[in-house]
Amino acid sequence: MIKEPENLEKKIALFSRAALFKGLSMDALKDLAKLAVLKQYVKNELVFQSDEPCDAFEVVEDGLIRVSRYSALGKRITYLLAGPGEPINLIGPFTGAAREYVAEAAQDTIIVSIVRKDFTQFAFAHPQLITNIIDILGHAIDSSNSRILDMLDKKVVDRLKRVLHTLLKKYGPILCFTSAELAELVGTTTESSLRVMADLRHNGIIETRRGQIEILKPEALAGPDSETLWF
Amino acid sequence: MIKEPENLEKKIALFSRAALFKGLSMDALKDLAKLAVLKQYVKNELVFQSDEPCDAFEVVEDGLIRVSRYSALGKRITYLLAGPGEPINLIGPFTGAAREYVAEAAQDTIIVSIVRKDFTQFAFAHPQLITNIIDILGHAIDSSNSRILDMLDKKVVDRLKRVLHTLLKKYGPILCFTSAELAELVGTTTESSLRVMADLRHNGIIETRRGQIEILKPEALAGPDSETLWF
DNA sequence: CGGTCCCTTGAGCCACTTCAACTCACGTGG
DNA sequence: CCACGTGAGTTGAAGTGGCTCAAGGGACCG
Repeated sequence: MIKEPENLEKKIALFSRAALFKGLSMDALKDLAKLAVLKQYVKNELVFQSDEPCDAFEVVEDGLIRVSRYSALGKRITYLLAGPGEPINLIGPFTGAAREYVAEAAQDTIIVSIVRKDFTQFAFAHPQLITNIIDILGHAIDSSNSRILDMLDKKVVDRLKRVLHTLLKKYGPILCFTSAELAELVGTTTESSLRVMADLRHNGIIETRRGQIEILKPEALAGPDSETLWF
Repeated sequence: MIKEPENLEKKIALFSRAALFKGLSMDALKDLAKLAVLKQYVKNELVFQSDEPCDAFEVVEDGLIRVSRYSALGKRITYLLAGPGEPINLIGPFTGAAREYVAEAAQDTIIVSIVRKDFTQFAFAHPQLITNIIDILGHAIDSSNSRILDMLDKKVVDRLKRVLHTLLKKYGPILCFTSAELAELVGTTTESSLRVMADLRHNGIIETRRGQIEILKPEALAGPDSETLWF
């Protein structure tokens, strides 16, 4: 990780576009931006590690960060994919405690970082931000609970369709993910996800290239309950 | 549901014991208690319903509330069991939005209720409370994500042991739950949980009576990673 | 004394995981 | 430039955990 040259305007622009900061005044965002530092990560670089205490709040400026967790047997699930404007650690800054998650760059990525105490102090002074944070945490909880329900009574095909549908909404019809990465979002094995992908391809719903998926028939992905997940 | 006669002392006592309010001054708790109302629910009565907007913050005073969610196929998972001092809706008061959860009384229960706006106003004035709330939401997220991981690479036996272990820590060795209720915590069918319970019984780890489970060998429940869930 | 809820057990099935083997694409370093 | 290694994709075959369906017994309640 290396530090980027400072650029206040860039940070303010980012904050004003981010859903997390919706409802805050420009003045407030400017104050916050002054506290922020830019950091650069290359693909696959670790942003933070499991069991590492939290000392900064981080928002993606550009790129993509994957936040995931490992099981005892070494399996991994991804529970958050944060793109520009999205925070990768909302809990840590408040508790300061270490957590079980690993964050790594899915692409070359630039991150905006604010020292923990600075961020919480700012947050406590802006109730709207607190509300936004709690709202986002609510979505995270709902999404995880949805995934549990899905694992109870949906087949892998349907779960994968739901994941693709969610990714489509967020990133458009061309997705740069490997089947292994998808499997971690679906909660299955690489082989299974590969097999299902082959089915979808034969049905003309998607096309695949190495490390890339193109969705041809978005309408075939939305199930009866077209609720999307939240990554 | 009927309203209970008011009792300020009772409410203050409850708040001062609750983990949620840890770190707040007695004066603050007294102010908050003045805003609170007691409500009584009989077993199986609904406290709130799915898709119902949130207009009050609620803490269990006495009894037990089960918060759960239904799948499209009518299956149910329980994701929270709230006993005395525990809140049943931390998100709703801040967003006001309707959510997908159902809360019902697992026993006859008394609840302390505070009008939404009163509660959020109080919360914004007390950073420590905000921190506590976010901390609890973090545990909820971690717990849900643990359950997802467990469903990937643990057998029903192990998941059920973990659930029993968690319940043991929270409620002691005598648990008043049916196997169907257990199944909803484990994420499996009633039949499977019943079968596993039979195994544990044959191994002398538990004893069962109608609607009641007694844990005889707690040490047999803690797996290699004795991490408990969070209900 | 009928109804309802809880418990129990059996048998069958099937979606997934697991293990394994092989191809293809890509980049790197000799 | 070729050789090699690694990571992605592909496919087959085998095994199985636990879900489903089914059927019955026992406890508690009105």
